[in-house]
Amino acid sequence: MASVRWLQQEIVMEENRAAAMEDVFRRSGLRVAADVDKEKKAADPEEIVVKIGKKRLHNDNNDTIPSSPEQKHLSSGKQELDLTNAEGSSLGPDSRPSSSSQKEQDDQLESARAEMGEVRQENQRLKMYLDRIMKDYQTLQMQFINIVQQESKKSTDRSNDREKEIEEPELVSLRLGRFSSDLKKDDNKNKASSQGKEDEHDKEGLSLALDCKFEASKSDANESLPNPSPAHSSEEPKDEAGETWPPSKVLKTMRSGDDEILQQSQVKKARVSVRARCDTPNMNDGCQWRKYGQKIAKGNPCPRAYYRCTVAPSCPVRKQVQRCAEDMSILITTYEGTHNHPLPVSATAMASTTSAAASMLLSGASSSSHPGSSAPSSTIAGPNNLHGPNFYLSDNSKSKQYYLPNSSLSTSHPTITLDLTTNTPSSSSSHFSRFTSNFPTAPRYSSTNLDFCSSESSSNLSWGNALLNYSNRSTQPYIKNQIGVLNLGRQPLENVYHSFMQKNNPTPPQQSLPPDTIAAATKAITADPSFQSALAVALKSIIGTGSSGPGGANQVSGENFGQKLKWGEQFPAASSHSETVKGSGCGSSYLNKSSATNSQPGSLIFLPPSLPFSTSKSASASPSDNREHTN
DNA sequence: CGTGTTTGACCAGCGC
DNA sequence: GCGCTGGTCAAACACG
Repeated sequence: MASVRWLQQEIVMEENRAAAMEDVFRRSGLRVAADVDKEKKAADPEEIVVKIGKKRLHNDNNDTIPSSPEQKHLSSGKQELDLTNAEGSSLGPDSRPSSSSQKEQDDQLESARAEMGEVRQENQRLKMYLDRIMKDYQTLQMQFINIVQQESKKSTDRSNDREKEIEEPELVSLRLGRFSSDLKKDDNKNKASSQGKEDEHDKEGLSLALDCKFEASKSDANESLPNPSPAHSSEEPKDEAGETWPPSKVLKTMRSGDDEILQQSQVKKARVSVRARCDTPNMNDGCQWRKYGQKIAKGNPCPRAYYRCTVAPSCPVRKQVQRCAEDMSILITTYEGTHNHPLPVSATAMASTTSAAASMLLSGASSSSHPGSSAPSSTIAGPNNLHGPNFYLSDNSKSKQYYLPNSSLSTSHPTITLDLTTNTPSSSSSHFSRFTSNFPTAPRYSSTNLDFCSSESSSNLSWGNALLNYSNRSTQPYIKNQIGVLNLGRQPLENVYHSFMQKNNPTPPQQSLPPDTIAAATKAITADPSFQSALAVALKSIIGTGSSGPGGANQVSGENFGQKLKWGEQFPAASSHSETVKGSGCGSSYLNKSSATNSQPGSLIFLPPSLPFSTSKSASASPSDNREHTN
């Protein structure tokens, strides 16, 4: 989270400032309180020695620096004045020179006293400044701790509430890109223990990363976000171990047998697939990609291109780009991995959005860990008109209408699909038929179709609601993993549910959702006191990750977030010069799909190029450029 | 010449 | 074990 990250930076800055101050004190010969404490000079910790003269005659302390002729060693306790000159006569504290120039010495004494007073005042001033810095540091530290604790508490509360309601042994968390390495995908044995670990990790900070880091390092809370990057979010460059998609070879060469690694590899395989209408060969997501392979996948005549992120040499993020077999105008981009490097502003949009989606997916995966269940798959259908916060938990058993590259993938790749293609007129009914299953075998999961499509509602927080809805599933145990509809829009929930149930008669009994459950879910959603907080967390997770500095494109507040979406509505047909998705730290990034070549102008929401998050990327990808040189 | 793409080969996982 | 498929590698090639 950006706030946490900011606090961390502030703390580091304060530390640096304090260290610098101390260093200044030391160099100037002034002894700071810290030094006094360290050296345990309790006997006379504030001794003051004022040396005026070229030669130091009274060496009371090793800390004094003899080289400086005007060195002042200040203290408030015993005061010694060394007023000797170059002759080098040593004078005791009480000694008085018996020279004839008594008056001159008196003058020197007076001046020395005056200077001593000034230095003392300066010392006091510096001490106060140091104290203030230390207080600021402590305050920031406390704020940081509080924020982290609040985040962890929210997550814990949700999990606890859910556990009270059901006995379903699973973990649910709203972690945004940060997943405990201890989190076992389908292991329901270690619920309690994992819960505790999860809390620990939550305290470490949140990040918007596409998926987990290998090691949940306790010390540094990484940003995300950004990251968004996927994540991009401004995913902070973490350790190389944070590689999220190591090749199978690498995985094998890695310390095999390590349970934790295996678990991590499971989690790391989360993917975010983005379906968007794009006539250009590639979508510009702000990152730099290098193509390393191309394959003809089964079931799709269009070749699948493999790209890896080249922003950082060690970046594990990869993506697959493939045209939809049924609709060539639909470009399916699948992201995997977490950027381990700072992302450009234009890239944080996709990163943060995909990371949020991945977080949703992974949180859902952890929350629905039925024994023997396969990897989850979710679809977020983003309509051309993002007016409707309607979210559908659809049945994955439905036949797929579109080809998805992941449909034949291993179930170890939980995939969430962001469907940003054109919505069919009967949106609510088409959602279910459009859903694509990732469970060729025994899907005990019911995949989630978070559908932004709506023909009537006009919410501006579709994406946020989507995340919220998904997140809220953690508090709605009866809904998650079950077929049903969560409609946060205008459509009555029950109606959608019944409509869906009629369309999904062959639904397995275990996935059926009783109507009373729907009502309870609706009531719980509206009455849940954590609802707002969950919304705030979700929005913050999306918005706050793309920290791009002052005026950054992604450092927006929730209001801005809403306003951005409003802008998107206000410029539904604004023709953008770029051909691909433009970066946005919030969920609007995918709404910001532009296309001068888009044959369906009404299918997407266009944002004016002047939008702060609509960075016009020019580094690559001309519309006719086949290279995936997207920046 | 450096960078990125192309493309065939190779490997691993999975199902039969 | 074999075949299929997804995913990756790396040499060859193209481009600026």
